[in-house]
Amino acid sequence: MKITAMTQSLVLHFGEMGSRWGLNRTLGQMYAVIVLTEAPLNADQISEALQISRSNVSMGLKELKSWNLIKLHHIPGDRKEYFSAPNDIWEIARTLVVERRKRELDPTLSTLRDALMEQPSNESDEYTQMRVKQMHDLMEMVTLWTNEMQGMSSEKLATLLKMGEGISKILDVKDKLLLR
Amino acid sequence: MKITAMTQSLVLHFGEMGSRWGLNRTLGQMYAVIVLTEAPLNADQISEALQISRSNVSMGLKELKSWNLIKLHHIPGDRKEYFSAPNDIWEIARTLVVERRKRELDPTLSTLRDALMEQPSNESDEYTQMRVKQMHDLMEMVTLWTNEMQGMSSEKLATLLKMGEGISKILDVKDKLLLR
DNA sequence: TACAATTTTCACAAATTACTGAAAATTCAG
DNA sequence: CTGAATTTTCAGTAATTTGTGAAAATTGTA
Repeated sequence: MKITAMTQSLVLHFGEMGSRWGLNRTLGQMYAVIVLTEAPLNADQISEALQISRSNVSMGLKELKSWNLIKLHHIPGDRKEYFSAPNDIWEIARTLVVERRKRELDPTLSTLRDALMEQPSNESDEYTQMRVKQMHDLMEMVTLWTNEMQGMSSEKLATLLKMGEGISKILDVKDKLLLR
Repeated sequence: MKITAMTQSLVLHFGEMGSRWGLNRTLGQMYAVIVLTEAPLNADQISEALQISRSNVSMGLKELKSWNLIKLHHIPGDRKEYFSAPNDIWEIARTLVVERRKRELDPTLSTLRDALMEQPSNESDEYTQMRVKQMHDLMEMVTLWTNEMQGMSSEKLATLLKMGEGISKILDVKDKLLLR
């Protein structure tokens, strides 16, 4: 499959960003071409579009599956598997947030909890535990939020995010509001 | 400088997580030991605590500086430079959010804007631009939020984050509220 | 069930990234 | 201004990560 110049340049950019996003170059490129193309693509098309080996595509797809980022399609009379991204960009964003949290926060949260269970053996450890507690509490709050986010509809999420500076004002009158 | 067993295990964990956080192992370890130790540390102490070369510490400190994650101290009568992390964990979080945004979102936002300026040459490009627009708008909203976050005090941020599921309820009555 | 189409795995190679020691540059007390 | 202390740079090497082709495994149809 050949891709347009516009898609090509976007794919290259997402490849460069891929590594900053906890993926890698190829994964970034693969997801870009899948997201930016209307029709679902099969592995050979991706391989050709990005000029990477078929086996690399297979490994990439495996990883994208583990991120829950792609949907699987079958075309009648064709044995190949076809892949697409969700149409709703908010769904993609929600998935990214929760999957990153799983990989970036959850393991640390567990380690921090373990450290809090230990008996501090001296005052240095006491300071350390105080810091650990701060980090733990913060990360737990972030986890709560990402969970909250999972349950929100795309519309609601968009509304919330659009509020921007409004959120600050809302907070100022929160107490009054919650008395209702 | 020797570190306690508790700090040691936390340092190792943060080293492993470092790469997932867009840093690398050494940077994760370095920041962990700085955050978890009460007194500011000099480069030699970090080098000894983590068993890494002095030059590696120098490069790591340079990068932590570029992330605005460390504060510089001088001790009277000592020519060495000493480094510490902010006492306020929320300040660290705010900094991490804005610096990650700079690295992970800003360049993409600019690329997406460029793609939107181009004239679509066929209907495939039209679909692509539609997707680009969705991504662009979402990322712009996230940027707005991170900016908002920068201006918020730690107390306010903590209040907001603690709301958890409350945020959803607030949204339901937002319109009434904003009429004030 | 048999077999061709398709996907996945994996050992090795290629590419990238991180680390070190030595040398250069900078800093600052006297 | 000098020189010792300290920090930074950088070329080379080590370690890690990523990509490939060939072979194995799986799938689905006839």
